[in-house]
Amino acid sequence: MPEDYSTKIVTMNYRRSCTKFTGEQLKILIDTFNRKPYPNYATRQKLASEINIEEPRIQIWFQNRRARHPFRKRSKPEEALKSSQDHGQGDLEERSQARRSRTYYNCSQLHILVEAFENNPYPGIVSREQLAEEIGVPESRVQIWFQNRRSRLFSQAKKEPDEDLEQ
DNA sequence: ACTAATCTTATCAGGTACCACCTGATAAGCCCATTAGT
Repeated sequence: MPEDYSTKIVTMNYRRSCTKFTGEQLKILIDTFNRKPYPNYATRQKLASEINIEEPRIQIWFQNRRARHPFRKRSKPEEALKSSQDHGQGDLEERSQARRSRTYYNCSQLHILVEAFENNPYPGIVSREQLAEEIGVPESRVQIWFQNRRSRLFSQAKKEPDEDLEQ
């Protein structure tokens, strides 16, 4: 049936293939999670090189873990977040790299991104990798760029009806 | 079935330019988001 066939093709260059963690990697991840459910960028990078997994995969892993393992509970999430982030005694580098540093796109990079977005606002993994290589930016940043762009396009579309009335 | 990947929405934060706006990065999702690979 053509349905399955086309679905498969779309799927195949749609999603990145699932990362399979080894038991040893999982052990380290879980151990870190239990101490710090909200690792900052420096911590995630350290983990990444320690277990030889790309940092974006680690970020996703923590997001999924927080969603499914309510590492709970007592204090509100805000407090857990606070205590795990700025409470990082020691680690100087963690302070300097609390978040990934902002990515700056130049005009030609933006032009390429915008053009691709107009072609397809939901690029699959293959397209994102190609774009990333073309403009010299990690694929994870391209993905974030598309997410933010879609999001702002949606919220703008919601506001427009009001503004039409204003004129 | 389990869980990595993805999506939308809301918010934080750093820069620019002048205090508000733009936009990249992060977090949550509630009868605990949805989708899909293994």
